Amino acid sequence: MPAKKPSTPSGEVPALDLEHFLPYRLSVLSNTVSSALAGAYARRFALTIPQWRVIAVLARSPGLSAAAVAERTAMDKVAVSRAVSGLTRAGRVRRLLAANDRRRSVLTLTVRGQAVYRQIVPLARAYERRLLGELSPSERSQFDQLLGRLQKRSWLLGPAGDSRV
Amino acid sequence: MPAKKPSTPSGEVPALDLEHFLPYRLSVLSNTVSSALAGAYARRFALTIPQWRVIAVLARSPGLSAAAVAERTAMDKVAVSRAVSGLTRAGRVRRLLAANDRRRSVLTLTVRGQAVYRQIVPLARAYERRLLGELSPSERSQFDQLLGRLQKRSWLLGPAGDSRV
DNA sequence: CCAGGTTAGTTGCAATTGCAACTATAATCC
DNA sequence: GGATTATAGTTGCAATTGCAACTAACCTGG
Repeated sequence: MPAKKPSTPSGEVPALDLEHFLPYRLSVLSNTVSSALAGAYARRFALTIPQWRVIAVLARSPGLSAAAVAERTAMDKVAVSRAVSGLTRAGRVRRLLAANDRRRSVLTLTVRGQAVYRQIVPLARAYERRLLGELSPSERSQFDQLLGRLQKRSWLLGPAGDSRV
Repeated sequence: MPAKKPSTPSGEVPALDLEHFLPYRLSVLSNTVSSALAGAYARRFALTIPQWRVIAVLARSPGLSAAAVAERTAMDKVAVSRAVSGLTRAGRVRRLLAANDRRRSVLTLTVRGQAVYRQIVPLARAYERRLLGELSPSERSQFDQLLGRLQKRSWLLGPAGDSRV
């Protein structure tokens, strides 16, 4: 009599190879890419990745609060707080208090912060371009789109194995 | 007379938005997915991600050395060493010394280690399946293939901004 | 107008990680 | 075959991170 599922006779679970496991592959690629960039930022600008993210956001949206920056960078508020204090010490970010709500800070890049941004953007773009040079234009937009959908889905899923209410 | 490049008159660099920057997007997705899984492994099995990786590799390839495990998991040897020592303490991995080279260890899962593997695999697969449920079968294989190519390329590239010899 | 609750941001502490130095074993090459 | 170099793995220390507790400011209802 046949088993219900194609598992082996001894009840073994089908093998799982890390090389084909999506979470693993994402993690490896993301680490490779991030450390390549982190190395470059650190060597040339004494900048960490969290700091670079803060700068990138403030360059586009000056005057945000720390909480708003956290939201846009997907960092937690502690990471933002520390990144900002480092950047402030380095004279790259200016922090004021909001006139109407003195808990909230108003963050902007200083001239030096802007200069760092202008220097890094071409580097960051060049790296991205070399990486994406692997793909044809249509593959790129395909990849981009799929990545976005997976991101959205991963947000909805929450913790693994929680068949959530 | 037109400028050579479409940069703004004041020499500004074209804006870079984090949301469209591939390294950032990879990092966010990878973090979301990894912490969902890490939470589940920790809660249910008191297992870290490095430990899970070691188990996954040893389940498929018993008898590897620590260095070989490091290679296959893309972890560094220190991380493997610590993961293995945790697993050994927990009675999930057995470490022997190779007869012909007493520097090298020979790692295998104990029965308990195998049991953990058999319990986790379905969980891991279920999560992956729910995540990939977002994509059609052909999109999945497309994504998989593109991911692989980007991984290979990222290895070749090395540190950003190093126009390497 | 003040008591209780909420929000913004910081700080302290514990756990994780990464790198370099170290130990022990093996291989190489005069 | 003994000194030199290389490899496997561990350990110690410093830097990073994450979480919880904390401070300060604001808001709301009675």
